[in-house]
Amino acid sequence: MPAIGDVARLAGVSKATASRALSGRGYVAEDTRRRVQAAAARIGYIASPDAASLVTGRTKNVGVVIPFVNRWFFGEVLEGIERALLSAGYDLTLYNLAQAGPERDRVFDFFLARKRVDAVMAVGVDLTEREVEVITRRAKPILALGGTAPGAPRLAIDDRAAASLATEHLLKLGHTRIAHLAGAGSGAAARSVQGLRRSGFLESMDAAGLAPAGNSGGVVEAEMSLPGGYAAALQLLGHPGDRPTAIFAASDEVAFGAMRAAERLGIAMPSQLSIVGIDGHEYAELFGLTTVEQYPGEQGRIAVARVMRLLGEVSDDGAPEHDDTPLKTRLVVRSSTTSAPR
Amino acid sequence: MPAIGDVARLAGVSKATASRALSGRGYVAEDTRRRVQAAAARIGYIASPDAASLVTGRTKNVGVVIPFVNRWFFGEVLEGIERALLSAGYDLTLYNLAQAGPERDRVFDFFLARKRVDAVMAVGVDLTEREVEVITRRAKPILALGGTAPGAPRLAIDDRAAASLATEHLLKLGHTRIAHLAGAGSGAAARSVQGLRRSGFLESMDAAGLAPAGNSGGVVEAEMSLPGGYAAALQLLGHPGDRPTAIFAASDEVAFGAMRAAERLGIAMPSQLSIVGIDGHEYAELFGLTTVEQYPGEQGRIAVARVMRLLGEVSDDGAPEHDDTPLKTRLVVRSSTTSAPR
DNA sequence: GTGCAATGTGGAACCGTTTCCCTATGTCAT
DNA sequence: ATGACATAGGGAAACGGTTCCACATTGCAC
Repeated sequence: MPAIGDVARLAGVSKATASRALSGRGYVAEDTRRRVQAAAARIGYIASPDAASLVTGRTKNVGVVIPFVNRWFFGEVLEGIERALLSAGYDLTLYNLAQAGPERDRVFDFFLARKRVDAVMAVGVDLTEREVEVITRRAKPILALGGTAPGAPRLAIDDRAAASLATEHLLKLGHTRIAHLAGAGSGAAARSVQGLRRSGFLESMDAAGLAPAGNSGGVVEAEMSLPGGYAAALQLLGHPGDRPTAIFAASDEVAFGAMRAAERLGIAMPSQLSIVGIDGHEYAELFGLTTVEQYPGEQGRIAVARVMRLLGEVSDDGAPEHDDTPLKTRLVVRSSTTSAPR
Repeated sequence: MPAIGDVARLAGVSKATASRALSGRGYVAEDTRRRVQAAAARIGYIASPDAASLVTGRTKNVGVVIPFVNRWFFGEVLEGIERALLSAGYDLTLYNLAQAGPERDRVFDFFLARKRVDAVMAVGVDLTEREVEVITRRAKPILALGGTAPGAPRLAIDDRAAASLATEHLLKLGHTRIAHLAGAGSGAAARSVQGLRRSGFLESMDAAGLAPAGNSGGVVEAEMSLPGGYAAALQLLGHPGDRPTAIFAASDEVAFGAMRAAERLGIAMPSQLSIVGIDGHEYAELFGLTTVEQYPGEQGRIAVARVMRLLGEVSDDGAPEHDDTPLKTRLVVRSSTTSAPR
């Protein structure tokens, strides 16, 4: 494998000059630069990033911690991040970690804290204070996209507002018997995404002077997946007596599961049951699902841009350092919701 | 940041001994080893992988090239690979690359060929000879999981056999008017996954003395996704006249799309239309889809084990160097298929 | 007692870059 | 003429590990 010394010799310059010529830093005569570049190309020289990292301390690599890759939202975010990172010349090291615990501690202590990454992005993860601290103590930026992150910059939609938007859509249609399929799991904590969506729902109901309706008190916890929504909806809709006329599902995948359950139970949609979700899932249009769209791919790109700023990769002339504007959402009405039956 | 020299000084030994004590290579008195480890722990020493890579030439990192992360199969594989790699102490660098082209060339030349990864895994990618050569020339293992890879070790199910299995299931049920929703895209080449499934179908039909049935010659190309299957199925089932009684879909997601299309067209399932897919998708059970299961998560783990062998990480005592046994598949019959209507 | 292998440790070279510091030249304002 | 400054390039010292080689000690077979 040719090293920079070989290039230098071939071009008749010193290693120092060769390095400057190839990296574009410092003064090099245009003529010399061309000679060096030609030499490098001729012998197929490829710089060793390890050697460079060793001295510069920067790796051109960011670590992404994500609990799932196979849920639509997370997959989209990941794709968005990957693309943006790649075009910024960065590599992406993936850590697929679900629950906090010894496994995650190991990753933070032995992988992320090592000098392999310049920054950490946590997607939909509820970070502990210790985790944030492990990274920041190493003077590395850490950015959360969704989830929670005590003491770290965070990018997210306004989950509470999104839930209210969905709920108020149902209220405007005249529904009074509305249930919520809430996200279960570690994220059941109040400040988590699932918790915020739940409180948005409850607030809007409260403001309308209504209580959640249906079996199990009108709020049933569902794993944030299609089968999770299916199971929860079966439970919610099981008793024909006090059946709600509308459901606000914590995610589109949960909503799809609920639609499937309604179909199985022979409940006509949307005439007997309206359903609204959150996400803007790829399949929402095909299944006619009314939803509060968010744009995970774009969120990934925005998050990367923010990290690049934190890394000083872009001149942040005048860009507000602390931009806490929530990410974009939009209600899209389709055929899964209609006026309340009378 | 403490370096190994600091540890050595604190433990009263040389850098050489400290290195040996921490890595476990070479002779170190048990007593000394403990002293060094205690010193390292005390000052929170973390070894720099870059420095180590520089001299050893190994990075403990493998690159994974994958065209999608948001299709079920690929997401599962990725999760399986990630888990296995992590527990082998390796990092995973993700390259989400769809079509061959300049973008992919750039990644192979400027990222993968660089010394950042010890090996490359290509999942469901049709690699060019040049791409394989770029990696192998650097004396790095490259392993394909699915897709095609001229001159590289490859792990895959027997796609042709899986397609035959699905088709023969329909034939045994007495269907004679059978159509195929074939995978479209770059993978339409004969040796690709989609191509192999198509020929498996055609062979079985041929062996039964039947021709594909339905609109558009009984074989319609579909993008390998739910909306893709939906669109293709609408086209296939559009003309009530020569409608097939059964469909073999190239993947479960395509099958789901077809089911949705049938529903939209008011075609009763399975009485008027049977559908079988390939994959063993997470949702198959819920939707009652008959399918030829494969096990992508496990495939990922197997692929990692293979790569570890190629990297000499495990003693491959007696293990067959060239194991070309296809990966496991299994037909699972559910409610989406039934006897042909008469 | 000698020879040899196994064990234990340190010094120093090395991996492949970047960057600091120093020197040299040309240009331009004073 | 004299600085000041921008441009250009070289030598050498990092960066933080691993490993080669040399040397010392010990145990054991002969």
